[in-house]
Amino acid sequence: MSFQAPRGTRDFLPESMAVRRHVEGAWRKASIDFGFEEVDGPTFEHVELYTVKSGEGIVNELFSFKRSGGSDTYALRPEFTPTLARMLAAAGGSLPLPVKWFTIPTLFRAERPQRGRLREFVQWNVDVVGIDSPAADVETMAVAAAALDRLGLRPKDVQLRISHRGAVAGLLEALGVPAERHGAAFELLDRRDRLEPEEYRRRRDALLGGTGAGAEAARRLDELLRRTIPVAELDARAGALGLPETALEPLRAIAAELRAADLAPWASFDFGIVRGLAYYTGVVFEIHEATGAERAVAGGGRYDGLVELFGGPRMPAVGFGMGDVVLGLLLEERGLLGGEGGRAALLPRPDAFVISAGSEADLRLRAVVSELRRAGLHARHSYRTTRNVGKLLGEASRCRSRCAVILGAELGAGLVALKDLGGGEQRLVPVGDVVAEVRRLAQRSE
RNA sequence: GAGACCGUAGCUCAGUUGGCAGAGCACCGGAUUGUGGUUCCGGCCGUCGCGGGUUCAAAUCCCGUCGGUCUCCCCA
Repeated sequence: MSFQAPRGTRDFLPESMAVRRHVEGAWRKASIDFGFEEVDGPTFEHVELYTVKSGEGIVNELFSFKRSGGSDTYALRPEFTPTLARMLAAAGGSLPLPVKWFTIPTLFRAERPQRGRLREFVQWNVDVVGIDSPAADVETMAVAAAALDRLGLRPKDVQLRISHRGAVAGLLEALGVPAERHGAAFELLDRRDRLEPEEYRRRRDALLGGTGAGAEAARRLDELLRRTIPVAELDARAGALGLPETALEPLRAIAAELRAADLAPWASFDFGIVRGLAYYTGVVFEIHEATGAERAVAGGGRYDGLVELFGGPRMPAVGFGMGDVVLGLLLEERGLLGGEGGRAALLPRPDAFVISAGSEADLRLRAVVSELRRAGLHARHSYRTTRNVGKLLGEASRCRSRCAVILGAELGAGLVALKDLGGGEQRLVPVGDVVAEVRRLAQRSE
């Protein structure tokens, strides 16, 4: 009998677990620095929580189940937003606004795994609830950028691509597309890169057909979709691109906030960013590898109607999700996971590795290790039987211990050898000073 | 849900027209019974993913299945 892990899941051995904690640490640190508080909810919910927002079709993408003998159907959470909306709706008006929450849940989706997509993954969610302003929109983008920056990614590596439902609607109006065709237009914007050029042109012309200025409108639409607009160039290029004031106004407000947050180099406007506009109501954004090579690293936007949909008061809200899978691929590819030491460099480093060099020293080894641990230091020792100090020092340096404490013949005089494994210097210290000396060495090599 | 490629030691992989399952790395021991990443010597390491079929003989060919990778679909 042999067992394999279920399709699309991962085992986290120490090195991959260290990578995961490294990423989660950057997420958590950025969240807290920006004033967000951590929350969580159940790992499974009533399946209806997901069908309310996304329709019955979503059931095929869920891991759902009934308790044996029970009648309720549950589903492992495929996203956190419905849980968040449920929590906010349940709290009603009792929470002081704005609510600034973040969470790092494990999510489950019953999809066929492929590059950048698994069936179980970790996703960082950040939301600002209760404020409808470009400042709140940009604050969520800023916290995302801060986490990526902390992980070593720069604007040359990742780019925020921003669109706005209101702005795109204004643009479509200006092109002569009536409101009832905006849904089809959004789908076309979303799929433009995946359609054959001919198919794109056919659908575009059908969309713009009967507007009189069809050819001119098509040219302007293509021009707008062809390239992204850097934040700094929005005003300069607005005229040439034929952006109407209704589209420009919300983008200008976001651009001003991006500049204020020093995020202009990270961001550009891109009307091809559509996402699930079914419930997004304002700004929408994605974070992509700079050349667009991978699937989106993060995605989010404003969803002012969602809390109301789950039975709460109407609350403006903006937020995003960032998964660990695509981000992990990107960090790996850029050599940002532990640097030259590889992933092992992300593992916790022992402060001291205690070595016994004789049978009388064996009796003291556990006491010294215990004393170091009681003092809050990371102390290890070998489980091997060899007395070969060279081999034991090898073991100490392989686990990247900051120093080695060698217990030997000098114990008779109340002394132990303390070796700095970084520089190699070694000296005798009184056994009673070991904790203080190890702590001093460890702090110096931080 | 549909398709393509892949699965051999802990890891990376080789294995020719079907003919005794291999290498490097890693690991363990020794050289060196008290000083670390080098070197040398030695050792350990297999359900060739799993099941079935063809054959005197299958890691190799065929069928099925599980898993991985990638694409379509979808992407909250």
